[in-house]
Amino acid sequence: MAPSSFTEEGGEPVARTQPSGQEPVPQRLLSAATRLFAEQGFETTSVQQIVDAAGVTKGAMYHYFGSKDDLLYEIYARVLRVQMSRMEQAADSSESVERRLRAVAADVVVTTVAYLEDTVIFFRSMHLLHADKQAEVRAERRRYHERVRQLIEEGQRAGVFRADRSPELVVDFFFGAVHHLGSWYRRDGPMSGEQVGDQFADLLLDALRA
Amino acid sequence: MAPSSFTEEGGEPVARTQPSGQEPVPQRLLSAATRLFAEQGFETTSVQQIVDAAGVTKGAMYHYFGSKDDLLYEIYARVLRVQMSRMEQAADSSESVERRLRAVAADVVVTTVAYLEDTVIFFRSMHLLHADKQAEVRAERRRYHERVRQLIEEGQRAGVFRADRSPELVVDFFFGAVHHLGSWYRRDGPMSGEQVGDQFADLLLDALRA
Amino acid sequence: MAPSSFTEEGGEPVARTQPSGQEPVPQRLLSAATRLFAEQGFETTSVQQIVDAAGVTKGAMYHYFGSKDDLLYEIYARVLRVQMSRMEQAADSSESVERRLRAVAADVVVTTVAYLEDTVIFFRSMHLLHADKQAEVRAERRRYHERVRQLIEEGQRAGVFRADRSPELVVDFFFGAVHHLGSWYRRDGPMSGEQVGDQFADLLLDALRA
Amino acid sequence: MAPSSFTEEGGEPVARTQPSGQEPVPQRLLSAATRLFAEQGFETTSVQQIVDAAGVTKGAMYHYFGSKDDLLYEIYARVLRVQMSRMEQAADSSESVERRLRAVAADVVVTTVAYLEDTVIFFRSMHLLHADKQAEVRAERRRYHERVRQLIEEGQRAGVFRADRSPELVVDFFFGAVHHLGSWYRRDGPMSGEQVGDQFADLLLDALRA
DNA sequence: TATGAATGAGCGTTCATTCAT
DNA sequence: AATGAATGAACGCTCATTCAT
Repeated sequence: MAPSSFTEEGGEPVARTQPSGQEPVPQRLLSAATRLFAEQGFETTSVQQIVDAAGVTKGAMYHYFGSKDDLLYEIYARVLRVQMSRMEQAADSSESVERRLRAVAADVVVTTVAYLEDTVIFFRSMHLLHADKQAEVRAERRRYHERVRQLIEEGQRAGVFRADRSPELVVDFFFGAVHHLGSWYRRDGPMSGEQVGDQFADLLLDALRA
Repeated sequence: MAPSSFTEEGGEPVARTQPSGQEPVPQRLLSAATRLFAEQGFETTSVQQIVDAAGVTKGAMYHYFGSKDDLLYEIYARVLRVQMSRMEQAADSSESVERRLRAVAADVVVTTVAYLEDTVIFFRSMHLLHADKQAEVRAERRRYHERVRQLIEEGQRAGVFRADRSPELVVDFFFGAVHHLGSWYRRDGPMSGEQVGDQFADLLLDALRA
Repeated sequence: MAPSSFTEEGGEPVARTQPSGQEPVPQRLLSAATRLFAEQGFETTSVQQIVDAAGVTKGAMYHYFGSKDDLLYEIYARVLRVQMSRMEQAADSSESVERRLRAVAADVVVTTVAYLEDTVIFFRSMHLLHADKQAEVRAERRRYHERVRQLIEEGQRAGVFRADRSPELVVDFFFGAVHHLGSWYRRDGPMSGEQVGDQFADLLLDALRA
Repeated sequence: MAPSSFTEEGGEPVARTQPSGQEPVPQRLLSAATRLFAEQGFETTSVQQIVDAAGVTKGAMYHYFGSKDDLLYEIYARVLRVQMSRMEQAADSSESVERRLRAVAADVVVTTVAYLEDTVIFFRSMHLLHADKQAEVRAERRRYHERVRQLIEEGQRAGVFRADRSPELVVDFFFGAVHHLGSWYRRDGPMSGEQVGDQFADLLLDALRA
């Protein structure tokens, strides 16, 4: 019922009824929700707070989103789409497997930092999603992990990575570290996302190198 | 109003008013809360559900705990105390710094797996605690990280670990991975907590070795 | 604002803007509303459901009908007009009073069965109409009862019907039974509307016969 | 979850926390709901109106009743219990079958008039009950009709009633008339419930007599 | 120690209706 | 003649907490 995507990741911006300079209502709602969910948590944020922050009424929100849950789902779906497409580009490039894994590892840190609020919300609140949407999100995450695991296996077969590491476990180890960035990384701290990405990639590669 | 600890981590079992064979009410409440919070989330679990699961009434719960929040805090405090004390024992032993860090790394995985529900609750719900209790919990976590960081610095000074790694970052990296165990580790899966601890320790040490 | 009648009970079909084969919008709305109100009840049916079922939009509905209430009123008015005109024809014929009452009684059962959904809606939901429209509908019903009562009185004066029956009460008794058809009669059951009409007329006449 | 009966149809009144003279909360809620549902309809009456009329808060209502639906169900169940037990007493007495049917017919009119509000609510709003509760209520009604039909069949076998009447249809006919009392009978009108019962019983018996 | 009736504020959601286009 | 985004008020319901007993 609710459109599956409101974020215009490409495609021409379409003129709506809003004067230019004003973002369309669905995007405003999504931004407000993202900020509030990250600050206060999903359950502690009321729909009233969201619509107030977005400058619309509840009715308008329910015109675009089927439920408060939908807002949460859309936040997940948005960051998932971005990370998936960037990862696939890096993983499928013509570089050496070592460089490709490094690129993937560094990039996922960069995008996680870029979408830090979304990530925080993600891991705190996914369990609050309705079961079916939760399953969709998990499936997409699994595809992501799978692709990275294949990269490690490829490196092991090529003799570039140690063969005595469980690729599955390494993936869980590394993404665990990445997914927890939200609990310590600060944008106003000493390191940029790129710098952290570099270091995390080093740590991963050192642990894998034959 | 509510006592700060009900868990008897050692010390002789004391006879209470309860007939032997029945756990005392506060522990029953804490167990029920832990299970339900892990299964359904903190906000989604009602006080009524908790007292039903513990076989008592609301009045009894409010006799022992000041609020629903207190239950959450007590769950955190309990696992924090256990992990802190075990870590200090390993970190202060007379082994080589490399062996001490390895032991700490492996052990935190083992206890995290042993208290997996608590860990899941911790990272999902800490933001829902009242600010002051949240600060207490964070401070304790920080002390924990601090001690591990010192271990790494000690190894770097001794030339056992590479000096070009940021100890802070490595700690965040490693504990990120550990804290995320709850999102993939299954007790009925193929690996024991000890096995995962071993592998995680390997990965950490490989990334640190000079 | 909304015309008082859209049903063309006789008169030549007039070409509208709709392509032939497609019923005009107001009729489509009325049919959809009748079906949905009977299935789910008036308050439980949303305007959105009605316009979806009719294949139009809300704007179109509010163009033809002033309110959701109007739809309900129009449904009543339609069946009232039909029953009134058929009853008057039978009541004013040149037959004996006994045959005329019998014809009226049997016919009201037949039309009630033919418009069973409308009857169901009528008795469930009339109290939800605005007071003034409700008064109009009640007044029309009263005129109907009145005419039938006159028939009974005519029979009593003629000595065909027992004089010790209250005509008013007999009318209420009989129409009570008729109006309740909706709660047990099934179109796919063993009896046709005509058969039920016959039997009901028998029961009425037996109770009246001198 | 909600107790199945709050009405004390017999049994000693139990002292509660309420000072004598004040009805207990569940009864007050049921009375208020009955009055308001009959006046305004079920869907048009808000829970807030009910609790205001009963002088309690929403929380109190939901302490005793699982839902607004439950209130409706309890109203039905109450009148159903009364009518069923009175009918069985009359139907199982040692009188002649004719007198027994007459007693049943007259009595159901009397109780319907005594519980006129409940009856009005019943036939207007039953379709709004949840499916399973609706089924329970229908089943009970069916048992009631069944018993009365047996009485008619008994009379037919005994040769007291005409054998060419369908007992099923006669039951539907008569109870239709009874169930519609709510749409015309007025307590402040010229006839008592007993008088109407007498006349209705006459009409039924006349139509059945061999 | 413990009960459980009662509170009261707040929640997510619905929906008939309006109106600029 | 028709669209559909947006409103705004109300709704049924939940729940942590209190308190007389």
